[in-house]
Amino acid sequence: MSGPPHTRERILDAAEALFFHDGIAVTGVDRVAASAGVAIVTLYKHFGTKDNLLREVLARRLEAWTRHWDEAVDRAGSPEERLLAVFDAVETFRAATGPTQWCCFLATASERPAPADDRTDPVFELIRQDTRLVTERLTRLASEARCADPDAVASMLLLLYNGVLAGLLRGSPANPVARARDIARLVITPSAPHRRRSPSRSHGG
Amino acid sequence: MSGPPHTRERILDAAEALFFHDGIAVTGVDRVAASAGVAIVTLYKHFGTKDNLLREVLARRLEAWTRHWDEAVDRAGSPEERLLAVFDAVETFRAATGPTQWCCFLATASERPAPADDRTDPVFELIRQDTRLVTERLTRLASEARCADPDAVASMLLLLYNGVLAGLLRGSPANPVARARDIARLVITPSAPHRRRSPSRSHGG
DNA sequence: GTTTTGGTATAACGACCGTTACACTAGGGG
DNA sequence: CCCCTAGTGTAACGGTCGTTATACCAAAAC
Repeated sequence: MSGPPHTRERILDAAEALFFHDGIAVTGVDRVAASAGVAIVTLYKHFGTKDNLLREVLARRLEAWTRHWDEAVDRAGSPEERLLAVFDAVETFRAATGPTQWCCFLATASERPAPADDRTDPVFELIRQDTRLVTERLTRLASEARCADPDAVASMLLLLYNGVLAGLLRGSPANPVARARDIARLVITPSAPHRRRSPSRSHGG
Repeated sequence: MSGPPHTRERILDAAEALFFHDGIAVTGVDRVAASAGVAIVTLYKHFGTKDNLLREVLARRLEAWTRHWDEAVDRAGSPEERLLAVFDAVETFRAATGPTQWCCFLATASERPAPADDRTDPVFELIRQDTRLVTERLTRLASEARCADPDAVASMLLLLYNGVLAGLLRGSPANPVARARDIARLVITPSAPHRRRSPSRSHGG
């Protein structure tokens, strides 16, 4: 415990902070190493490749987010509050971790070419894994909250979740988490105040 | 007007497509020029700098989006539909323009360092301009739709707007526009739920 | 006391990037 | 005619990037 205080973790911390505050492509490996107080060679001994470093950063981040969200759910009282806990978790997770601009996974997706190697690229697989995780958990929590249509509620909450994250990047609206909670309460009402029964407008495809 | 078929526009088209499909930093100027069928020197004669090219791409995009949104609003019938038209405009605007991953302004913000030169950087100014434009228009449309609190409605719709855009990047939920419309209808309930009169069209359509 | 482990410093490589200089061509208008 | 405009091709510049090779060092392990 006393020797090198987790060199690997320090590199991951520095990479996470720089990648998602300044941008991945614009951040050189040398800057990551310097920020971690580590030689470039050490970084390559540990991760071998910048892309692999990014991969491990995202994997660690996904696990941390999962754990953090779980704790927020456990702290909540009612099933409804457990469903809404995702929004508070976003806020506290950002406060607990570094100053990232917004969602690391969406930032990675936005910066990356979206080519044909979608299936084989492990980074894109991480992003899909994040989406899958959020969707499944929201569906489960909506089901436990006795929502009429858990899948529909989950997809609406996922849209609000996306809106909160993009709102953090845009800097607007102010306090997107509180706004999302307000809207979410309208959405998850078990007995929906149906204004009209027509499900939705026609859409292509 | 008749000689070279709008060389400048072709460069802007190519830059917009490549920047926001593959990423800005990862797209070299040579690839933009090649995609436009233009020599690199010509590109630099027109724009002088990659950053300046990005600036003009964003400026043009902002103007096109404004016009497109306006037309969608004009096509809508009721004041409520005029307020909701923003979501349909997103979909048709994407269909009309190139295959961008998602919002060009947010993609630029995500990829860029968010440093201290925030006030002087014209690119960040474009991004803020986009946010200002969307916010003000939503507020005005909410006011015209006789919403009780137009500012609150506008900020909620901005969150949904952000959610749609990020949803396009994430690829989930499916059909975020339809989802956002469903949620928006719950949000924009006017002071009284009376929809007594069918809207009068000010012009033929 | 040598080997192993984990880290460091320096330097270089090939590739690509944004940018510019130079010399050239084709067309249009005075 | 000459000049101006708009665009082309080639080639290079300085810089940065991701990555690797080489040699070195300290402490722990056997």
